[in-house]
Amino acid sequence: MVKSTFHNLSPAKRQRIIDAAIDEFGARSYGTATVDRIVAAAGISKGSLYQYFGGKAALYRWLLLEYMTERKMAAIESHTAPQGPLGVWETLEQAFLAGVRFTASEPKLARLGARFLRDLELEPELAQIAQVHRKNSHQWLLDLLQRGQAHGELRAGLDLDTVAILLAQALGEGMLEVLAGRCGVGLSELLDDPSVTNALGQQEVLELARKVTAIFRFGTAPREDAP
Amino acid sequence: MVKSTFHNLSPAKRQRIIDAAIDEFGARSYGTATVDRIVAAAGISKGSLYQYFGGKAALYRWLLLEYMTERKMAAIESHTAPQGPLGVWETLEQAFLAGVRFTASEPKLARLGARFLRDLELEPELAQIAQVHRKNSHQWLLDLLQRGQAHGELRAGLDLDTVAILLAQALGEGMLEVLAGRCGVGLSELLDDPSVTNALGQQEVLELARKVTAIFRFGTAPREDAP
Amino acid sequence: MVKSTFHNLSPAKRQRIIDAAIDEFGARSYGTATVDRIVAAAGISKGSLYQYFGGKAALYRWLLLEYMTERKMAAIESHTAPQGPLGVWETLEQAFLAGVRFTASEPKLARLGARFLRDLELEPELAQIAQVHRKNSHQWLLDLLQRGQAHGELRAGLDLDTVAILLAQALGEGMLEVLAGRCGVGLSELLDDPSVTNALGQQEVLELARKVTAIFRFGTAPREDAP
Amino acid sequence: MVKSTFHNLSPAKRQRIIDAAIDEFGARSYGTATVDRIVAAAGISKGSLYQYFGGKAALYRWLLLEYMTERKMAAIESHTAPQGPLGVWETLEQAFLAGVRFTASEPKLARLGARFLRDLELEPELAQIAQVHRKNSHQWLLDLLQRGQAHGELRAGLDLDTVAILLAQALGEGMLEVLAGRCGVGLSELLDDPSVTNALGQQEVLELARKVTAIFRFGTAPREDAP
DNA sequence: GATGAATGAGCCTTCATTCAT
DNA sequence: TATGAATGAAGGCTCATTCAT
Repeated sequence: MVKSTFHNLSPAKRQRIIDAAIDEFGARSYGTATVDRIVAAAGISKGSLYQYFGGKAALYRWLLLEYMTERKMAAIESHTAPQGPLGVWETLEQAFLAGVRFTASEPKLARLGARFLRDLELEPELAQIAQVHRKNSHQWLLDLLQRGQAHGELRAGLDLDTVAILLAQALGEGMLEVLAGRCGVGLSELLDDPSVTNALGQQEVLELARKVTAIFRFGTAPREDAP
Repeated sequence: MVKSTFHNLSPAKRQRIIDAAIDEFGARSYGTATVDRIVAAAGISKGSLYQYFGGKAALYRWLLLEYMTERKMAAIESHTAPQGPLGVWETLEQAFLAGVRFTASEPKLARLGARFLRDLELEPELAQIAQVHRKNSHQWLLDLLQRGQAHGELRAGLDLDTVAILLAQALGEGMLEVLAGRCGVGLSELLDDPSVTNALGQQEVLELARKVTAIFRFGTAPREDAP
Repeated sequence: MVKSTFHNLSPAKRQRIIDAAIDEFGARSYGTATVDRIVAAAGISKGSLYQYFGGKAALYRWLLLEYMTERKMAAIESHTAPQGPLGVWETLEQAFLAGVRFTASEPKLARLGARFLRDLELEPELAQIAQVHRKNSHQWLLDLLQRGQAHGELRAGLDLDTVAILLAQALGEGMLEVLAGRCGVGLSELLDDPSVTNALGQQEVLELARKVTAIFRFGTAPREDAP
Repeated sequence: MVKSTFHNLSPAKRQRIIDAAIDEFGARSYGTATVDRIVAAAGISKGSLYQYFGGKAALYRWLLLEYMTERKMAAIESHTAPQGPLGVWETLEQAFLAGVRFTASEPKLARLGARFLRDLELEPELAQIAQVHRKNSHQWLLDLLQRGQAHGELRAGLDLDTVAILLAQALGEGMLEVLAGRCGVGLSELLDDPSVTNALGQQEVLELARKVTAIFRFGTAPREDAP
């Protein structure tokens, strides 16, 4: 659905389109967003967009399923902590950290991602995509937690499905709100003025990530008194 | 904006309209939902809906700000919350429990409520309501946590704002997903066939609530090794 | 189209309906006026209005073709100047005077009347009525002017059709504006607060009428230098 | 509110739209006129009209505040108004003459203009424009008359406000009716078949203008017997 | 006779998509 | 390839009229 013409575009122009789409889909639900605003912000003609993408839905799909994934990976890998096999909590900490970094470096895209599943699920046109995506995320977390339980990092008897669900939420939109709170602004302000996130130092971000993981780590650790 | 004519309707008809609205607003974002579909599902004419409500926004507001609150209260009160002043965790457990009960008894409405703030925030027309609502919820949790910290139930040094944010999410949409997982179905199936939730016994629901609270309780409890 | 039920109403109720209709049709064009506002202002139910009149158009017709004519006649006759056959200018002065009196005593109705022909003409549904009414008015003036010309009150060679047209306008809406100007208020204020017209004394009104007639009298009088 | 797209249209198409709008707004009050009828008559799609104008109100405004003014100016200037400073009556005669010419060349537009203020006044959306326009017209006439009075062209003691009001009416819609009468047709016929007005020669039109001005000139001239 | 809920045609406006230039 | 005018299907809402109570 992404046409080859889009990839032939000059990087500058391609980026203008991507930015415009992120802004629009980030500020409005899929159904409320309009391609008119996107092309206006991107400074291209309406006809052109339809030469790059099959339509509104195709642009949305590409943005979230391909572009965002790619950027997220890039953000994560650019801060690789490559050493050997990590324990559950180190892995999760890295994931949280990557999430925070991604949020800090591309807050608009991150916010869009946070609304991703919900939007997909709500727009019948895009509903099926949501299921797969959600299932994959859940399964990844579940596997991690199960390995951790096997290694004794999590106490036995825990309902890992429940833990995975809560973790997914915290990793998703929760991270955004925490970050906004840490910067002393609301969610809206954070997205309108991403510069505030740059004020956070490397160290602060790490602490922030640990705050969130700590709660889950301690919350799921083996205990003598726990069920 | 809700007109008296709506309250004069026969209970059956009124409920048909409420159900239709919950289904539509639950299945689509506010901007994408249409009153055409609502009236079609309710089996009334378009003109009639406008005799009951001032418009689409008024219906949405009433559904969430009045009807849902009322139903939530009813769901909570129908399960007596008895004795004296509770500790932080008992209070939260009650709140979670109430949330689960409400979710179990009216899953569609609960899901709509979980999307409430996000929708409000996205629709400029309804934006201001969101701020107040979100602030109130956050403050209630924050006060509770602060009292708990003062009593030694939570360890010192915790960033209570962060904890409150994570709790709010778990109390909100997280609850829905956990419930769906517990019933062994997906979110969509849960909403399409609410009867499955009735299979859950009183005891099971209590356990479910404890599972969720336990993670946060242990995760925030005083520890010798914690920062 | 006026149903007998309307005449059986108590005078008070009947008048409430009439006043409400005058207000609404006076403040808005026929197409923009709504029966909802009329029944609300009259304090009756919508169904009732349809038991008194065939519909919106029937009410409008009755109000203008029957009620207003009747009231105008009443206003004129209540100030009868009954003596013998009058000259053109005395007759016109009486007519102007009657117009001013009617305007002063029932400004809203007068304003409605001023919009009458235009509205009728503009609403296809009512168009045919306009022609007849306009023709009758024009003919009455024309006859008067012709008699005057025969008696030497108007100079020969005048295009009486043209004079009649200008006079009709002055008698109509022009009178309203002059009256408003005389009271030191705008047209809108005059209609919103009819009490201001009561400040005008009998003598002042007469002078006002003469001001208007004088221009036409002198303007059409025989002249040695006129064509 | 007029978009540039409208000016880029082919003259023929643009004119079709203008004609359709003049017909519709000329045949119905602003509130009763519909854009559906306009686009149908113009042979364009509904969406297209909204690419040319911001909406119904914008089209109406443009038509009356810009297009009509421009056409009026063109009609006036195409008949050179030559030499030095004119007296009151020469000025008014020119104004009347210009009015007649405009009416003769574009009767539908002229008729629409005659209804202009009234419509504006009735539609709250457009109300404020009316006040200014009306005030300006009145003031222009008043200044002219005051200068004339100072030069002895009008008798002292005249209420110039009243005269200005009557003149404004004659210049406005009165002109239309006089013209129709002169052509031996009704107002409706004149609008349905504008070709009849072309039968009037230059000389006839001048005479027509003089007929109207004459009444006011003689009607307001200094007199020994006048008050 | 009085009421007011119910109806549905019709209004203005928006927007994704197409297509001729 | 780029453009932007053209389209028409909805969407939210209004309102004259009907009709069961």
